[in-house]
Amino acid sequence: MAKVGIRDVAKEAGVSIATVSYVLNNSRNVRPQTRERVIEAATRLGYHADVNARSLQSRRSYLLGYSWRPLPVNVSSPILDQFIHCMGMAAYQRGYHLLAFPTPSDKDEIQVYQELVSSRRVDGIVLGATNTIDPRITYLSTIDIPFVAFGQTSPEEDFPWVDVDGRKGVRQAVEHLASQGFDRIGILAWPEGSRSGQERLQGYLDGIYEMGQPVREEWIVRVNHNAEEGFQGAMRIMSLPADIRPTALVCVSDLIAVGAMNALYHLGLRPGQDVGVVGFDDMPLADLLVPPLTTLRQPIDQVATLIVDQLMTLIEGEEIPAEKRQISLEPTLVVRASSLKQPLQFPISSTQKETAP
Amino acid sequence: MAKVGIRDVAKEAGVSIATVSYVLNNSRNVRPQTRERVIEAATRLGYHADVNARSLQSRRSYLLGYSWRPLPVNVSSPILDQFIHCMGMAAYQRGYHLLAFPTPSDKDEIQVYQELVSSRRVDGIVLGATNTIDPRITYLSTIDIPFVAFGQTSPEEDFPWVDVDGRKGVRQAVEHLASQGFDRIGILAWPEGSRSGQERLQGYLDGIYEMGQPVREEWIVRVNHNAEEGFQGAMRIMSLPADIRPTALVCVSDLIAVGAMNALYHLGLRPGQDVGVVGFDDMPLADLLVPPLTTLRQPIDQVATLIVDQLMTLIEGEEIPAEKRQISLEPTLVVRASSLKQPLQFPISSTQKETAP
DNA sequence: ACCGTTAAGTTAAACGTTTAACTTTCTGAT
DNA sequence: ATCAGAAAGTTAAACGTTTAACTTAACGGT
Repeated sequence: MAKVGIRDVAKEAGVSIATVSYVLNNSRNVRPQTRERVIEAATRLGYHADVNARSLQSRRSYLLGYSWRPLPVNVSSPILDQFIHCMGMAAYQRGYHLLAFPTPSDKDEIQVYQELVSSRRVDGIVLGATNTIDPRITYLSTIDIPFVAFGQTSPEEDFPWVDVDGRKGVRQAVEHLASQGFDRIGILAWPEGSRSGQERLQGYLDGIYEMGQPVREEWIVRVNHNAEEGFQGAMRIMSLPADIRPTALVCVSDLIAVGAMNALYHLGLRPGQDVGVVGFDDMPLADLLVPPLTTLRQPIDQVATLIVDQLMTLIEGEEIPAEKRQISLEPTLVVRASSLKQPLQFPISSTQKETAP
Repeated sequence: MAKVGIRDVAKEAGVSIATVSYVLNNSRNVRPQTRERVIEAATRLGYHADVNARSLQSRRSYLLGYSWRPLPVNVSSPILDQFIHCMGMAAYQRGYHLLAFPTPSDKDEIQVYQELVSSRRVDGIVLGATNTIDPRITYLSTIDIPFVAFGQTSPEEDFPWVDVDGRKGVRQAVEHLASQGFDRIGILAWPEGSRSGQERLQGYLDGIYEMGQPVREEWIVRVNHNAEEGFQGAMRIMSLPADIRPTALVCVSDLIAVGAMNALYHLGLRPGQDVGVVGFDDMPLADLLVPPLTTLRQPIDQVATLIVDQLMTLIEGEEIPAEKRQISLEPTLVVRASSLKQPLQFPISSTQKETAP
């Protein structure tokens, strides 16, 4: 069975191909009766316009490109699949699809983007977790291609993004720990130079300030984004003399929190009961750790929808309204046992509850 | 700057557009000197053929479709991102890209596939984790579109797939547990009706048989693919009278293993030291659990490469050689503390070692 | 020197749509 | 009844490639 084209539909409905096109895109008035006939013919034949022909004509690929940096081994990207899924959905609702391409090695990174744009493969690009100065952004800004980033970089660079407000989130975490009676709160932060790391740290400082405490340098330890360093960082911070040793740890990522909890066990301390722990990301499994991890959940689906919205606006050739161009969303604190002094509840018993205010 | 097209290159090089095309696709002999000139012009102008025009002409989209079923909440798809990444790479090396589309609700699932094919959006389709009879397979078989599945269904259905041999894997796990001195091994299996579940169970039976033991019905508990049920299943199995209670548990997935380990803690038993536990998947974080989880790792990158290979063959209009049409790969046993009787080593200390024979 | 054959280039016709520009038909105000 | 103007439909020209078919140049064997 040969592929059914617009001509077949036209013949079937007894009209010209232009009319078929007008009906199907409803881009012009057509007599209701004719329209009816065309639609009927199209559905009967199971016609769908060849997207390649349409792309050629309209100079649009109806494709959104999304690339993410390959995950270092053992560093799961807790939200990647969720994010792709949401973006795919959002795109689909607008007649678009998602082109997922792995970021190649830094060397030919730009080249791949160039090719993607210059061959008209994609109409717009979503930039995954950017949080540091990024050559891609500089490049994409110079050429004329719509793009939106998940995450901002430095304040000087001006481009459309959607981000999650780590500062507010961490501040919330600190407040929560304080309200649970943890009075000495330390933080495992990222190394300097990371935008979102700096933000989250700032949230910690906000929280401490609000508690009316002075900031203690010894309670701030910087580690990279993996569990191993979380372990070591926690070991370091918890080896302070007993009288100034923190009673709770805020971690800038769940992965770090996992390492930290391991360190606590190693020192004979029980996360939750003895030392409060909060993470960031709400990765899958966060609720299955022992104890289940209190953490900040990012509103991924919202992020995805907003990004696609912005992108569509740009693709239509319009400007994004100023108030929508750079959006900061708040994460949600998901309270689990790791930040409560109550004795350890086993996580998987069906009676367990979670609260996300 | 207007987009540079093949005409621009032709003019720049002083030849006709046909020659440019011939050079760039090297589909016909061209005098070396001319070819040189064309290539030089093309790179200088930064020319990349408009993929939409090319698609229209060649009736190929150079796109591979991949859809996966949306993840139930809290069920991470441990390998999804890895898989997408590997597939994207493999596709790219062959001049292809990956179209990631979320599987819609069952209702209009088929319809979406229809549209995808009928609008020539994709040249081929990769079917994600199929392990039960799947309407998509039936549909895709009837229409004429290349597709390859990751995972087989029932033996009657004949289509190209790549799978991971769960039977061999689980058997290996049983042997390993036995070699560590665990002599009473139970299994948390999936409900009946799942192809891969049945396979993994068979691997368990193989292992028990090899140990020279009879199979005990009480040691086989069926649960769904989540931690909660893993917890309950383990509670059930471990509540057997002390003299016939298993000393080790094989779990058909890491998620179930996580639940099981929680149950063991709940019962005052230490995973590893008291009761051996093995999972399946090597999800991210498997090595960060307490204790780190022994598990079976799927060779995702190989799977991806093979699938793309098969797909490309089909797209070229050729037959897949019989011996490559249905490929079963072996998983690798990754031994960590959860299956060793040694006292618990804390996982994150930098001295820790993993063995993957 | 001639001619057949091959190599190297060119021309022009697709590919399947969208849409501007044109023609025909209908409508209703005078 | 007439006619302007709108509505409905059609024709044909793009969109930017690939590639079959054709032209011209080059080559070598007799």
